[in-house]
Amino acid sequence: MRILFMGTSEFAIPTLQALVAHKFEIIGVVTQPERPSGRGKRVTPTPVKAEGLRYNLTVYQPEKVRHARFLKTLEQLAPDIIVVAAFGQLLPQAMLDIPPCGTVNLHPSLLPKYRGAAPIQWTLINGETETGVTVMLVDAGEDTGDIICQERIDIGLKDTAVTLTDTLAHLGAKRLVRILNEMPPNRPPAAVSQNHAHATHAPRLTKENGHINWQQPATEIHNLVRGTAIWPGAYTFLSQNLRLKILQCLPQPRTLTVPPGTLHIENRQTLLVATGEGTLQVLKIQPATKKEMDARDFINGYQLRTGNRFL
RNA sequence: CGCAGGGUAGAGCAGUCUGGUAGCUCGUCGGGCUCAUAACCCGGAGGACGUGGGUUCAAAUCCCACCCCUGCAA
Repeated sequence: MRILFMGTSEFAIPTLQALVAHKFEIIGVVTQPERPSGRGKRVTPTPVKAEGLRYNLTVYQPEKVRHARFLKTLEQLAPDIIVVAAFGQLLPQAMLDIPPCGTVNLHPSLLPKYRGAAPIQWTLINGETETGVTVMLVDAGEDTGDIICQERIDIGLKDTAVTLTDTLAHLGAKRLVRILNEMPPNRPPAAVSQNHAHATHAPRLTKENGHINWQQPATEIHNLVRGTAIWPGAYTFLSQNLRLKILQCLPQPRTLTVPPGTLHIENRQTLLVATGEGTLQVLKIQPATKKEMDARDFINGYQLRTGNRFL
């Protein structure tokens, strides 16, 4: 079976690796073109491109997959099936019509919930206690296609976007391999349509999504820290120009009778912040232009005292 | 050639503008106090101030080059 793989980010890697490990015939890898990025405007390969080249696979990087030129390339490649994971562009119907066995996508949520670009992040931000992966047939909509199978898992209090992405990527890779192994010949696998009435949307995060509002309950701020861990990070300000990312924290049940955002320091090493409801203990923090550090180092180096405030 | 901050003791930072004995909060080691401590008191060890060159009587500090780290932006 001739498989064309499409993916871009880290999330797609375990699936690509699994396909290689199970000796599927991968006729090519499609990933987004790399663009000048990072400090100094450097150009870095997408994770999928780097991995694809490592396996000596042919890598395609069309500017837009819907452009006629790429569709033509695709026809010549004549894949039996297209496997998609975190690719980053919507696929046009003209493209979906090409592979006889269809186009399957791995999505890190329990569809129809959390359709869109940032399902894992929003799942955490909203404080969900369970999530999962969905393997589905791609249609022209955004994550609206028929569901082939799903697998749910519990979300732990220590889970962040980083750990969940890793867990779901591996879980999904296994599922996908099983589906490919059980494929009927020359037609798409069986699937059932989504209950569109229950759909929710998880749009790409913006930088502003990471801005901490200390009026919120400690648990919600904690969820924000977990959900924005990959990007943009949950941030606040110590002064007008000192921006800080809260990297790790823990909600505490006790209540401080001071305005939200006020710091309470115990024994020069425990950093508590008053919130709208409950208290947030900050464990790891990163001041702008500095490396990640423990709360204790932050307190010592920045000479913090009870009564200082996060803005 | 995107914008910016940084590299000083094991950690986090000040000192650099205005050159003149290496500092702060911790940690660590030793001692003391206490029923007790992540508490408190006393004392000690621990630094080629990122690297190389230059200016100077004198450089962490001023000048030049390079290496490394990070935030923003994408």
